[in-house]
Amino acid sequence: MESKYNPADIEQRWYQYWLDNKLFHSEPDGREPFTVVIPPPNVTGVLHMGHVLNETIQDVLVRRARLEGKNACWVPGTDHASIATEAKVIKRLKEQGINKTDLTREQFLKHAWDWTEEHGGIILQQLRKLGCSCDWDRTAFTMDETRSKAVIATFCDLYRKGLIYRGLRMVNWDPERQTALSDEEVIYQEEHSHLYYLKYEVVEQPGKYCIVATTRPETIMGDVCVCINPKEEKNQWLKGLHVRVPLVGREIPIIEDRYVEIGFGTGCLKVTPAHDMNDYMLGQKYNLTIYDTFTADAHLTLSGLEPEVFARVKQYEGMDRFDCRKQIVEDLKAAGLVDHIEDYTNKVGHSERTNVPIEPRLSLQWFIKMQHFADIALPPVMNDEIVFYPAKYKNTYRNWLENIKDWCISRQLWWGHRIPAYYDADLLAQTGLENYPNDKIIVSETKPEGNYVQDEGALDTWFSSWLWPISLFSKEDRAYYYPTSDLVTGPDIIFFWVARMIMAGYEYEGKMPFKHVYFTGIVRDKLGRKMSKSLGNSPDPLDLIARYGADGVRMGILLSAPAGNDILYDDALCEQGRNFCNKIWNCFRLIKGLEVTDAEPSHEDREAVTWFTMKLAEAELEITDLMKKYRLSEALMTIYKLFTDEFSGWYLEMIKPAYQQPIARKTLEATMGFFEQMLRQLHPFMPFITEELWHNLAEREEGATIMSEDQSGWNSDELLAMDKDGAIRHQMEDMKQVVAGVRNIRASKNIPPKEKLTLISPAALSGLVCKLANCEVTLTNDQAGKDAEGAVSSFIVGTTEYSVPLNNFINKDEELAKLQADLQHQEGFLRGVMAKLSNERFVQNAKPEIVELERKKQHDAEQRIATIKEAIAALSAI
RNA sequence: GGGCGUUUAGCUCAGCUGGUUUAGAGCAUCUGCCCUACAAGCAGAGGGUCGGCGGUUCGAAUCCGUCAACGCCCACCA
Repeated sequence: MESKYNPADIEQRWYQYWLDNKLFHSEPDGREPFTVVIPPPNVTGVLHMGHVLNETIQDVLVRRARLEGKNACWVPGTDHASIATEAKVIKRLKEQGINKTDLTREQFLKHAWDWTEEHGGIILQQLRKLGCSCDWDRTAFTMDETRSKAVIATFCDLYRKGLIYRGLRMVNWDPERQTALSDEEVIYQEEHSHLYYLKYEVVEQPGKYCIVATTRPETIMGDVCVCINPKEEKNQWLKGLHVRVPLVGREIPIIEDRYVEIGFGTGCLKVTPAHDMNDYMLGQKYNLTIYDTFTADAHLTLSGLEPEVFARVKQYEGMDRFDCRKQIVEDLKAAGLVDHIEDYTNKVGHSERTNVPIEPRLSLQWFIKMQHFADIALPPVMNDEIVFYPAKYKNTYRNWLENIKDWCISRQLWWGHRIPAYYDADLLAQTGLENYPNDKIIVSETKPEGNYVQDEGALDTWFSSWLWPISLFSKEDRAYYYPTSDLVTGPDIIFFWVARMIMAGYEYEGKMPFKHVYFTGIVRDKLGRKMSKSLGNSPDPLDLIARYGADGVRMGILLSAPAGNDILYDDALCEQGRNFCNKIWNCFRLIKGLEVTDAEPSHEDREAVTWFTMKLAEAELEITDLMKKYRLSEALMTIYKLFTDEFSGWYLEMIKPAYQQPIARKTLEATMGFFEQMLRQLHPFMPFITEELWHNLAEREEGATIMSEDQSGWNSDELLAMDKDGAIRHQMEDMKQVVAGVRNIRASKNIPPKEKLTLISPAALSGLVCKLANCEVTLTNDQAGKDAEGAVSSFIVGTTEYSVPLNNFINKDEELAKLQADLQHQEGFLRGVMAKLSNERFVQNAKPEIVELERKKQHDAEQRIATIKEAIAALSAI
């Protein structure tokens, strides 16, 4: 066996073995289920570090559940990602010289499906490289037949319940993709722009102007009034007057509404109901005319304006909104209608997908009434029926639900589930879509008989995702697997997805969709920057796996990933993971390479085995507790420390026979038992190396796996009870400190490890001390001990002094200085203790056991001080 | 503008309802070692007045107040 662990072929081999033996496949049975549904990655996506974090966590939870004897089922799948995928397809078509507008819906969908089939499997294949133990037989797609049926049925059902309606509303419009978006898909970004102060001439008082501040001068063609706050002193003179829109020439009234904030800008707000959410509300309130001056792709369209107005502004017809802004500002300046321009920073909504500025746009869309869903989804999270980790996201969740707005679910896209609403073709021809009577719309799973046309729109992707935990299972399976156990996802989709799954879960199953939600952090680079393609700071996970092994990468990403905290990724973490694999590998080599004898184990062996039994039991309890709290990185750290420090550093050195000597069979068996037990603890985190070594440790049956192994046989509580008062553990910890003391002296005096030292101790010590510290023990009362008095270097463990005679190695001054420093420290400590104990109020008020403890501290410190003083005296005497 | 969170060793973080030998871990650093499991390693060491100030208490990293810095979420000031 090589001294370096080489993961590549091992990973490949075991993954195939797991697949061949159907070890990830789950069917309902008598065991307790443990269900996880994957947050479906975009079907055309490729694996990035965020996935690595997310999927690793899920795999750890799933594999651990499997080891605990649960029936674990992790359902994988992909999301059709309506808008994102459509954008990609359009881009590719463009590269081939094809415009989307040249294609029919069917032709376009054909291209989209081709693309999906081409790229759809890639990310799922990549998950296998990471070791993800998904039930691949259950792989789903949000647009496959089963899921589509569920989506359409849900739409119809909600429509029948009156929870879905069609309406003409102001929506967030993405002019690039030319579709409506939900509020959640709008990202507000700070933008440095300008506040333009425009001069609106007062009709009744020619030559006098009302100054209006706006960030969007290109919308003035749609101005229908100027609004002031009735309470604003300085604008009182405008009441009841009219102003002329600059360049446009339209005469519009001054209206009054408290909505206008006193003190902002000039207190005069131009109102353009077609192009601003708030203006639209004012428009509704005062029944204002709506002049829609933008096309779907945000170019100016002015032919609908009054003929005389159109005549004045027709040169802007067809211009892009931002070009128009520049031009109109120039023209206004030239006409002397700009009072002044200020620099201004404001927040502009951008489309999450295309990143272009959103255009508020009046359009006919489908909505879900959300109040009902907020009502059913809030309580279970607030009262911890569904537990969030970390809990702080409960606040975020509540805040959103308490201010819920209706969800715009229609998209003007082709790639997605087509809205199952049908219009009578003849009637539609008469009325047009906008005026088509709502009560004549047929919403149905199937196309109605007759001459009907289907709604052109598709549904928001999240309208399918919110059914994910339900739609993945057949009705029978749902009885077993639902509710799922844990959901692992990023907090960025708490509204998009988590909240809505909870809504759908209660609406359709009457139960929570999952019991626990683990919110991961965002993976950043070590400088704290988000990983992004443009920065080039995002490593390719497959490349990392090639370099560090999947287990190494998994450990790397987990190590610094407490729930909810951002993780600052650094290759060094994967390196630590790889190194740990190597450590495990070499431990195995040592154990496997030992010669065996049937002789009985030595006393020291027994001590070591007993001690490590305790250590292991203790660690297992701790890991169980940490896992219950979803503190994965700490659980991993616990087993890591147990393995490297306690097992490799101490235990193996304790039981390791002298060179070319055999080991007692019983000791070896115990050791192999420990090793196997630790492999199992480690397996959820590092599945490959643990499976490999588990198979090498003993003969295993065909098809067997570390996962199928029965966990019983170890009862940590029982083991810990063997050492209830902790005597064994304390004794060994003291022993370790004695060894460390000797090693310390050795290191500081530069005494080579091979040189055997003498250790003077007041009491007999375990043979392990001699073995580990390479020394022989002499009792203080022995002649040798007395002879050496003074010329020693000493140290204290607990209250006991140990010393090592150094003869010619001794540097008196150095030793004295060391002792003096120690003395000072102890005296300082004692002072602190005494300060407490001499404080009457402390003695009176503190709990008795605390006072008792302080007394013990005092006693111990005094004893140590006495010991040190003796040593100083003895040393000074020579 | 509201809300939430964070601030502990060079870095990333533990430290639960205040008291457990005058604050812990991993990584990094420094020193010495290739001692036949492992240099992707071993042994040892150094490193923090727990963001500032004030308060409660016999006792504060831990509770309260306040200030500061950073981060996140939400919100219709043109």
